[in-house]
Amino acid sequence: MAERLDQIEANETLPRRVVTVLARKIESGSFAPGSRMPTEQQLAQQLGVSRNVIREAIAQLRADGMVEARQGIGAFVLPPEQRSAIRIDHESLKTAGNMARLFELRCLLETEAARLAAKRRTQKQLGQIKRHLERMRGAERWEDGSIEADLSFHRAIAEATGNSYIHTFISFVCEQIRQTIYLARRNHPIHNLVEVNIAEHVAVYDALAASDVDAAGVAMGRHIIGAAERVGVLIDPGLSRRKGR
Amino acid sequence: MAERLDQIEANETLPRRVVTVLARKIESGSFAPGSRMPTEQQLAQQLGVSRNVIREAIAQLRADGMVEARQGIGAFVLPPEQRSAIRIDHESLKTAGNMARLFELRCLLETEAARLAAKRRTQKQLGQIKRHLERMRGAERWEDGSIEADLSFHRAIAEATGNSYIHTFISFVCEQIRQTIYLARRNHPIHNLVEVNIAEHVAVYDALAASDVDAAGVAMGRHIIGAAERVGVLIDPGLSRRKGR
DNA sequence: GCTGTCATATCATCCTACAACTTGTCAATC
DNA sequence: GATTGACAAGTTGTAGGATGATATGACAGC
Repeated sequence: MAERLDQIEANETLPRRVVTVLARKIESGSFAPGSRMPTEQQLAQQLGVSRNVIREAIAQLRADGMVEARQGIGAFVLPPEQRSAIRIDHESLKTAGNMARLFELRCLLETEAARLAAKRRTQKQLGQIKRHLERMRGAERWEDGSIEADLSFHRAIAEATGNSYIHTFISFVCEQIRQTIYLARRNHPIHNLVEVNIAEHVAVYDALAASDVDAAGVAMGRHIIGAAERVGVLIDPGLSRRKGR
Repeated sequence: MAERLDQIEANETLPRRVVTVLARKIESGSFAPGSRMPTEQQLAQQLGVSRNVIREAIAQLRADGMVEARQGIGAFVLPPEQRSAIRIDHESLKTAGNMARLFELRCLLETEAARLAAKRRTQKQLGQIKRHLERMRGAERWEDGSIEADLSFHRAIAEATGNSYIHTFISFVCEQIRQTIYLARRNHPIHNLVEVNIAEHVAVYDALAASDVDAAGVAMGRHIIGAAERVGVLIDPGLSRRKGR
């Protein structure tokens, strides 16, 4: 089997790179909340780019609630509590500690989502979940198709909660984890490092089919903890203490 | 007491308004995932603004993983699963159904966070939580200071989980709820519509002080359900079924 | 059929100019 | 002395033009 070549990606745009520089200064505290940032003209000179590039970058920071621009005065750094968006920095996820914490959040969210889904799912939604499960079964190896089926399985369960915010949050967290693992492995395209454990998925599905709220939560918790371990991350086993209920 | 005048806010910038228009088309499906959007020049003409404004708007959409611009070809709409950020549309929160769903997510997150905090909090963190509680007690009325103390109370608990992602998510959700309530009420500045219930906060604090994981979860769940009811929103009481544990 | 060249379209970046807003200063008026 | 209005300077917000960089398709040559 021929080794697959890495994708060569387009260069990151200048505004994007300016955002990275400025966001780092804001997150690190160099540009403190309440303080005024250098003017657009100054930033353009200091970073050696045109003012348009700076403006595009600042527009992005504004959209995230990181800065507030006031015409005639300048741009001011806002406190982190006023963020308009949640983002996850992929660089920070390269540490095992942060990956474990994100998995912990995922476990928390998906366990509760499975409980809600067990209670609220429709027959149609259950069928959808089952289709994704069958797609996973059909795949002989951990290939992109299986990854997609796994993600779809989780998203379908989140959708069965009937709460679009839960769906959005779970979808986002799963995707950030997937992208981080993908980026970490892109130089070593050995596809069996991340295995799908069908039995765990079946246990989740069976609990949903039986509308067994507790079993669904427990099965999903086990599955997420197992998934974390399979990528080398340990999360707090205390969360599986509920099996005694 | 003189009636407080409403703040007159700065006009929304043109790029921001363009983002709103384009995001609406994307979310509604008019611009379908995979499809190519009108060119920058076309959008500039159609919306009657300069191309710079369009570029700033598209830069924001790109940052959110909503579109992908390919030089020489155009900008393409990406599927929602590939979003780089979570945002909550305040307009959609004006329906009671969506507010209830967001409160449900908040309840889910904060209940579990309280359980984790009960287990992991340090003495210093407990002291911090207590200080916010005392600030709430000191306020005679539901004023901005109390709102801030309440939010800080919740954020301090989320911080005591030792998981920055949990803290980020809870902080964000609380802030979106606060802003929505604030916007809904800005034309009726009657400040006692949202009351703080000290007893509920004390119950949460006591459970944290006692490192009682279950009591912390139950107390926090009650508090969030109570808070939702106080703004006219009912969430699923099934979540309080855990008191039997 | 494959490769190389060219034309066309469109995004990416840069530049210039002016409008709009904010702040501070100073003079005039009460 | 306090208040108001005019003006200058600084900075963001918007518009428009130009050129570079990238992608695609058509066509000719081998």
